[in-house]
Amino acid sequence: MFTRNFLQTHRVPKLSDSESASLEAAVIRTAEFRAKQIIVRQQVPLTQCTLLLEGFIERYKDTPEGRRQILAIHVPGDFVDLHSYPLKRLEHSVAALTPVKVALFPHAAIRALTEQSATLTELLWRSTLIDAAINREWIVSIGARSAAVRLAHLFCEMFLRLERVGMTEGTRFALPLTQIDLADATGLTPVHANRMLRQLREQGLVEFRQGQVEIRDWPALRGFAEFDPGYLFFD
Amino acid sequence: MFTRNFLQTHRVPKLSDSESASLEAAVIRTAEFRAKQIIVRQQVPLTQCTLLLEGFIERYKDTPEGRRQILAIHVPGDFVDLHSYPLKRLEHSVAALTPVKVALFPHAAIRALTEQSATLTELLWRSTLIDAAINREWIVSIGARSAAVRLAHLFCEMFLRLERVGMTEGTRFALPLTQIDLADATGLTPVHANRMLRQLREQGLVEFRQGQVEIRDWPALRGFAEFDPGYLFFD
DNA sequence: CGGGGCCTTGAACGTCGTCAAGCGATGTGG
DNA sequence: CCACATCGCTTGACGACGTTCAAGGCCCCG
Repeated sequence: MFTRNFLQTHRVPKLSDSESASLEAAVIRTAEFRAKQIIVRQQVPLTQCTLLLEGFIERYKDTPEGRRQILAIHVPGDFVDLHSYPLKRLEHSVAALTPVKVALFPHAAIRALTEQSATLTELLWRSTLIDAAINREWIVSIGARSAAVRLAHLFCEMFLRLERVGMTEGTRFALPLTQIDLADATGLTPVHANRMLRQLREQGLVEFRQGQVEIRDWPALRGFAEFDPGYLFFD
Repeated sequence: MFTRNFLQTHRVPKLSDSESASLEAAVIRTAEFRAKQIIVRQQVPLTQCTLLLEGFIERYKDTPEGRRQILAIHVPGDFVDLHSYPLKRLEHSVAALTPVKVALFPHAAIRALTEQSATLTELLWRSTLIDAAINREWIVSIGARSAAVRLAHLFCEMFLRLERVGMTEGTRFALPLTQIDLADATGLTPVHANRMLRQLREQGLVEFRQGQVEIRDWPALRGFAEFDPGYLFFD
């Protein structure tokens, strides 16, 4: 049950029934957090990992100058901080964007899984590496694409990821971020993000209003964003 | 022998002698590449991983518009594409910056290691996640820091990473990149990178000339770059 | 009714990009 | 051996993309 969406987004390699059951059994409990609540603070030693069941989570880092950079946006089915298992602590913070429900996996249980099944280990490892591939695509976006294209690219990515877990309705989907959040994710100022959103709307590509995205012209948006979904490893 | 520098940069968790020997035994052969040679092309199915022994390697992605974004710079001891083991292919390319010598690990041998030792698995997994943490720090740099600070931050990072493998001499070290490469790594134009390098030099912080870095004032540089090495997980 | 988020827009500014030219070092072929 | 091309570095002038500052609107909530 808990891992259904996780398996949905990370189907390779195939798991046997007993492996799925082992994964499921590694959950000790579920937990809930309120919107904006901090779930993991950077540099604090950790002993468990968090699988997102419902709601949206962000990972971010604050700079000494007071700027904030969002590093990742997580949707249900994502293993938000599985990398804390090998790393033991995180160098960034994790917070709820909406009210969320999560499943918790103790590091010791994950360790037991890795001793039991190399296939399961590979699945978990792979999951952390897909997150890393998304991180790298964000480097490309922020480093090499214009403001409007960055935003368009983010909408493309979130559309496909949410579609994968059944959280889209046609070309509409919820993306519960403020324009400030979008700016923090794309390395822009809120003012400029606002102007670029208007431009995307006026070009008939995509509309973002109140945490809702409506894609107006998917082929055109994909083209405008130079979006190639290979980095999501949906295969 | 092959893995000495790797173990140097990734000391946690501790390995037994037999585990170290297993890791060493997983190498099938070494290989050499010329400067600028492409080692791995994006999206091509892979069956082995590359540990860098000598020289420098870059990972990068080209955009349809012809811009190039460097995603990572690797130094001896780095497992350059270990993530190809769980992912089976890469979404970016890998190329030699200098003449390089590498050790090759077949995926099958890594698989055997993971079936044999959970500790070794955790070490390898951890290594890929430290790369991801560096990716995230680059997101912060490109998204939230000014041009001069970005460059300063990169010099700080490379200084500590090279110091770790004994490739610094006092405050000097080789960083065999062109100004164009620096620009591609930091999301700047070569012209602007050049101006910012001059500024850093004139401020007495750091000098970069012909692939050589000399840090003039480490405390000041660290402060200017708002550099916090926690993300390198040297512990 | 007042306050605080969030969104929106305008105006002015500045960081950074673009275009262009010149320089030195290196390498190659006539 | 020298002409010539290539590559990387440097600098100037100009322009644009994105930021900053500021103000006003809307909505929700206390």
